[in-house]
Amino acid sequence: MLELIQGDGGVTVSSEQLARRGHTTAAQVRKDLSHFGSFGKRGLGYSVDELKDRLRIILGLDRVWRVILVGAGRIGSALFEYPDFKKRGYDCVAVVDSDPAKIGEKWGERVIRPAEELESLIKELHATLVILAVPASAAQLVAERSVNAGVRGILNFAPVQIQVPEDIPVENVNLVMELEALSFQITRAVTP
Amino acid sequence: MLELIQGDGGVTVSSEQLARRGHTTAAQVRKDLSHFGSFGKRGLGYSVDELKDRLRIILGLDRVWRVILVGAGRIGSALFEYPDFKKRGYDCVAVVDSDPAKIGEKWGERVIRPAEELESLIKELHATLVILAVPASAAQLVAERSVNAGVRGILNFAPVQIQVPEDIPVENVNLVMELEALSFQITRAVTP
DNA sequence: AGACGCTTGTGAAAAGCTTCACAAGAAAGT
DNA sequence: ACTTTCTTGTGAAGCTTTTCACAAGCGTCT
Repeated sequence: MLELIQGDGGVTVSSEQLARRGHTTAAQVRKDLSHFGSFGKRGLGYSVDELKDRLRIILGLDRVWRVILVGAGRIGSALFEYPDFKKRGYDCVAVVDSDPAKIGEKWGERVIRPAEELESLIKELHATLVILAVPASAAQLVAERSVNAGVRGILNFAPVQIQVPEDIPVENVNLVMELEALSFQITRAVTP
Repeated sequence: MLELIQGDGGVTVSSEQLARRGHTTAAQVRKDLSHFGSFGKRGLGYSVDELKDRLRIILGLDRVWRVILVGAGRIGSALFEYPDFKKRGYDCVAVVDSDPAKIGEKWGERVIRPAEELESLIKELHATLVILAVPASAAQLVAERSVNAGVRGILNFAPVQIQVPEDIPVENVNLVMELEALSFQITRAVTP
């Protein structure tokens, strides 16, 4: 399981230290990293700088991803304001919404565009990812339209399981499901 | 892998049908469910009503979870407005924030309380879960204070890995990490 | 140079998870 | 009652992931 390493004081870091931060084991860290080539130094550990560079490449962070945000409601605005969105290599190239009252509204330097333009925006702006911050009822349709227009991945905040071709990765973020996972763990913990 | 079943037309449902919805296999569904006792009927499938009841119990949804929302910023407000929050058994019993300008503001029928009251609110209102919608820099401290005051689980929206005792489950929701997972998958897909 | 303390990379073993396959049970039709 | 049609529950087989264990490499100290 890959875990992200934040900048650390030392110049090198051992699998042991990484494991503690990442809530996993040293062997696990070594095995994970070894899949991408062996760039650790025996007796020393991994160079923090090199590790950062490698991870950036492994995770595909050596490029800027062009993202379109669909849905300018509360979740949409929370995401848009997210501090290190841009810093981490994600460029929100457009915001669309289906509510006529919202269209034309300015968010920073972006103007909210009508939902009908989704396909053309994806193509013109070469967007690779879409973030679905729309109601559950609209999610499937928006997902299909996005994929047909050439999007490569979807981050889905709508509380439904969307169906897309197998080669399009979808990450789901669902508040209620996360809470259910918690309540499940707490409930199980009582009688293990 | 447990998947949630939404209300369906029929009175019974087969593992096959569940599998299609849940993006898994029939054998998988049967094995999962069999861990919690065998309540399917051979030749018929599972009674939808019984399945719902069982899942409610398995997931700990047969009780109402008392939740305190820490952080009344954009993410906090997006969560607070989340439609089926209450319906699904989560009762937001308090909202706290450290910004003096926000304290006293009304959100629905809740009044935003000062962050100093966190511990007393947890105890008085018997909160079991906290949602951390605070900046990364504040997350660890709030988590520790919450756990010390008796919270049993944490939903963490701050982009840091928080450290708490092993018996306290933490679910992390981190926009950037989800996006990184997507970019990783897309990048890998090119050269598998 | 040699000994020592660390730490990686990686086979091999262990554990966990998924799929297969099929006996056994339940309804419905004959 | 018997046959047919479904579908569960579960051992066994197959596959994946995690952990163990240790040779080999690197730096330091004497």
